[in-house]
Amino acid sequence: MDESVTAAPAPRQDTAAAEGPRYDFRSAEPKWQREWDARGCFRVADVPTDGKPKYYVLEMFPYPSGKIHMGHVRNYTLGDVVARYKRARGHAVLHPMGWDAFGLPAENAARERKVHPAKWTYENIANMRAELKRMGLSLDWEREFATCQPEYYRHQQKLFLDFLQAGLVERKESWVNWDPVDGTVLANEQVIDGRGWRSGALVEKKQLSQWFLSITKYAPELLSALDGMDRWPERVRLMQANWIGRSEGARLRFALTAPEAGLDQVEVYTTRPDTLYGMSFLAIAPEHPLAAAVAARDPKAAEFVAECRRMGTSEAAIETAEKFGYDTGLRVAHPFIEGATYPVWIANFVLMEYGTGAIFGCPAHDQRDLDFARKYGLSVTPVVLPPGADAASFTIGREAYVGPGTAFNSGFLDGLDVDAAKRAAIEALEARGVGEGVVNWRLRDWGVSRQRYWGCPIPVIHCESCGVVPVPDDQLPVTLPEDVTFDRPGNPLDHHPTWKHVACPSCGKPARRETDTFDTFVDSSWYFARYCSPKADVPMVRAAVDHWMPVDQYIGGIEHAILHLLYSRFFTRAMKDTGHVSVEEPFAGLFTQGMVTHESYRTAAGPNGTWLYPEEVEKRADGSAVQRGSGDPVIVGRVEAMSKSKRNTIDPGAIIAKYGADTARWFILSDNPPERDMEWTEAGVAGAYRFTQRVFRMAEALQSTPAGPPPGMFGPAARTLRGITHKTVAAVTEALEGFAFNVAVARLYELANAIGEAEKAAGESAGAEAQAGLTWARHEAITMLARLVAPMMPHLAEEMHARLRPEQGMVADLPWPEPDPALLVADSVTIAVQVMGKLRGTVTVPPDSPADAVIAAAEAEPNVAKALEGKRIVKRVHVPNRIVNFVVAG
RNA sequence: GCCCGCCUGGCGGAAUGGUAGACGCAGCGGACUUAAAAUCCGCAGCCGUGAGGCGUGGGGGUUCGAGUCCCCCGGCGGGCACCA
Repeated sequence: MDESVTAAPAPRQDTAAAEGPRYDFRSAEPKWQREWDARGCFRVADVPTDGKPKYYVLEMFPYPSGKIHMGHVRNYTLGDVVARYKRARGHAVLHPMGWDAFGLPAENAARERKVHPAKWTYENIANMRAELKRMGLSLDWEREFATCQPEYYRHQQKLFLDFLQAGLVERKESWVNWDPVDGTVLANEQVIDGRGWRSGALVEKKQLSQWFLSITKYAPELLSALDGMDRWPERVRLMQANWIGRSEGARLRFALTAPEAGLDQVEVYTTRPDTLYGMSFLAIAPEHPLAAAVAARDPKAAEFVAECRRMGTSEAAIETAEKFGYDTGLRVAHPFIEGATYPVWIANFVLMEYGTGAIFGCPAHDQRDLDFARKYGLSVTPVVLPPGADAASFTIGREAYVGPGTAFNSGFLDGLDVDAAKRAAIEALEARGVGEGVVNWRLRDWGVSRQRYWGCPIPVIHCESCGVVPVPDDQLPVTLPEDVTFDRPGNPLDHHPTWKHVACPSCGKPARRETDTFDTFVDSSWYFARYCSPKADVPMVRAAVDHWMPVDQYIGGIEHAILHLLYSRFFTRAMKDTGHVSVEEPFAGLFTQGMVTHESYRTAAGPNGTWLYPEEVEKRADGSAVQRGSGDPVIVGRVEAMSKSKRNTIDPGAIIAKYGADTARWFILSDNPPERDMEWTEAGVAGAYRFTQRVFRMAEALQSTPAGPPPGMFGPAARTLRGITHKTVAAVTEALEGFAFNVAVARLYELANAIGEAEKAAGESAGAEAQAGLTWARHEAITMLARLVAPMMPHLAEEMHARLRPEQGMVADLPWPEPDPALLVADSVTIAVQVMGKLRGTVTVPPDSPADAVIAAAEAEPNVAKALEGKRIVKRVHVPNRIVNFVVAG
C-alpha cells in the first residue's frame, strides 16, 4: 500500500555470536519455518468444519516496491503476535498475505529502466516474499495473490459490472484534478496542498468524462455506522466523520431580476438561513453555469474565469488565500424583503464541488464573506446580536461574529435564538416554495478512472450506436496487452495499435474499449474478502466470506485512516447490495501502528552536508559521531521517519541476517506502545539479542531436568518463583489482549530475572527435597516463559521448548497456558501506610486481614508511630490489601 | 482558523483514584580475564552528609489520598482547511 521504496546498502556483517552454548538462530529459524510449513500449521479451509471459533487477522498488504522496510516488519510482527496468540487460544485463524501490485512505480521503472511493469513487479514480489518468510510469520501462504494477476482482477471487473447494474456507477463529465507530470487524474484526496500526492506537481483543473463510484449514496450510513465501531481508534472515526462532513442547512433559490441565457434563478446552499437578512451579495463559483453564461457575452468576465482556472489550486492561491471577485452586473431578489436586490459576483473562493456552487454572502457572520465585502466595499449588516450586546451600538469590525445570539434587524426572525431562527427561516422558505431544509455532505463520489497502463482495465466498451456497453461476463477478464511502450507520456493503452479496437458486444459494429484503468484503491477495497476464497472462480464464495468476514483485527498505518478504509467500507456495502457478502463493515477491529524512526546523519562539510546511511557513521564514546573510515565529523540530526532521501533507513534483511528474526521482532515490540512512533536504535536491538541468548541459556541449563509431576514440597524460594510464574502468565495474557506488547515484554523480562534469582537461591537452599522443588519450579518457569514468548519470538520458543518438554511437540500446536488460580493469591501483602496522604512506611500482613489488625500493625510501625506522635487521629482509612491512611489533627 | 491527541528520570516507557518511575536502553562501581569482548553481581528521580524535603508541563479544584477525575493556561504533535 505504501509506494515508498526503501533501499540502503547492506551493513557490514558482524558476527554477533561468540563462544559458549549459544542459541544459533541461523540454523534454528529456517529449521522451524520449514517445520511449520511442512505441517501446514497455519493453513485453514475456506469453509472450515472443525467448529472452532474463527478469527481473521489481517495486516495491510504491501506494495511490492522491491524490499521490505521496517514499517513492514513492525506491521507484520504486530499481526503475527495477534495471530499466534489467538491460534493458541483455540481459534481457527485466517492470516493471509498478498500484494497490492498495480500502481505507478512499476510504470516509472518501465520508463526509466526499460523493464516491463509485470516483470519488475513479479521480481519484487519474489524478493519480498522471501524476506517476509524469513520473519517467521504464521501466514497461510496458499492464499497469496497479487492484484495484478488476471485471476484477481477479473473478479474486480465483475464486481464493477455488478455495481454498474445496481446503479452504483456513474459516468460523469466533471472537473478533475489533472497531474501534468504523471499525466493522470487524481482524486481530491490525492491532492495535497495543491500538488499531486506522488509527483508533487502543481495540479491543474481539467474537464474530463470519468467513471465514478457512488460512494455518496452511502454517506449517511458510512457516517452513522462509525458510532458502533468501538474497536476502531476514536481519532480514525473522527477523521472519517469529518471527511464525510454532514451539515444541516437550507437550499434556496434566488430569482434573478433579469434572466441570463435562459437562467432565471440561482440556487444556493447555506447552513445559516437565520442570517438571510444580513445578506449583501450573492457569489457563484467560476465553474458555475451562470458564470459561463455571463462569460459568453462579457470578455472581462471570461478573462476573470480563465484567471481563476489558472490559479485554481495553485500555490499562490492556496498560500495567500486572497479573495477575488467579479461583479457580473446581475442582481437577485431577496426571498423575504420585498423589493430588495443584491449583486451577483463570481468569486474564486466559492467551490463548485460543494453544495450548489453558489452562496449568499452575509459578511457580518461569516469571515470569508466579510473579507470579500471589505475588499469590494459591500455592505455589512449584523443580524445576530451576541448575548449581552447592545443592538444600537453593536458593530462588526474585522472579525465576523459566528457565535450564539438572538436575531435582530431580521424582520419576522427578530428575537429568536440562532437555532430557532434557522427553523423559522426554513419554514418561511418552504412556505413560499423557494427553498427547503436539507442535509448536505462534504463527501464526493469516487472518481476511479486513471489514464494508466499498470492497473485493472475498466470493463466497458464505447460504441457509437449503443453508447457504453458493459463487457459481457463470458468475455472477462479484459486483460492488459503485454506489448506496450512507455516512450511517450499519456496512457500506453491508448497508444496501443490494436488493443482498444473491438466489436461492440451489443451490435457487432466496430467499437472502442475503455482505455482507462482503475485507481489502485479499488484493488485494495475488496482484497480482504477475496482472501476468504482466493482460488474461487467467482469474486468470493458466499459460504467462505460469510464464515470469515468481517476481519476481526486489521492492522496498518494511520496514513490510510481515510482513503483506503473509507473506500473499503463503501465497497463492502456495495458488495452486500449486489449479493456478494452479508456484512456491511469489513473491519471489526482496527489498530493503527506508529512509524519507525531513526536518527539522521549528515556530513559537516558544505552548506548542508551530505546525508549518510547509519552504517557509514561511527559513534564515539564521548557521544560524538564521525564518518566511518575518514573520521570526518558527522552532524547527528533529529529522529524522524525513515526515508530514502534522508538515508536514515535500516534494512530489515541486514538486521535479520545479523541478529535473527526473533530479535528484530522482540525489539520492535519491546520499545514502546505499538500505536506510537518508535525509534530504531542499534543498542536496543543488541539488548533484545542479549535477552534471546540469556533465556536460551536458562533453558539449556534445565533441559535435562525431568518434567514429572510436582514434588511434594516447595521451599520459600520455589513458592516465590511459582507465584511469579503464574502471575506472569496472567499478566502477559492481559497485556496481549490489550495490545500492550511492550508491557508483555517487560513482564517476561521480570520472569527471566526471577528465574535468575532462583538460580542463585538454588546454590544456597538446604535439603534435597527443597532442592528438587526449586529445580522443578525453575523448569516450570522457563517452560512457561518459552510458551509466553512464542507469539513474539516463535523460533526461539520452539527451540527452548524442544529442549524442555520435547514430548509435548511444538509450541505452535499447544494451547495458551492457563495460570493456576491458587498461585495467583499471594502469601502476604505489603500495605502502604500513609499519614495525611504521605507515605510513612509499609506493613506486611496476610492477604485479606481484618481492618483492625492491619490498622494496629500500621500504627505500630516505628516510622509511622513517629509521624503520629503527639497527633490526634481523626480518621483511619483502610483499603483492603492496599493502603492505610491516617488523618490527624493537631 | 476549526477539530483531536499528547506532555512522567539522561532516553523509551510502567502504574483498576491507593507505595510514581516496573521493565528496557544508556550510565556508574565491582567480579571474572594477561587484556578486551561476552557474562555475572551491585548502584542509580532530584536536593540534602543525614533526618527529611521536592517531584508526573504550569496554576487552581474535587478527595482521607490525584500521573490518573474537573477547570484554566502553556508547549508539542496530528487531522481538516475558503466545505458557505
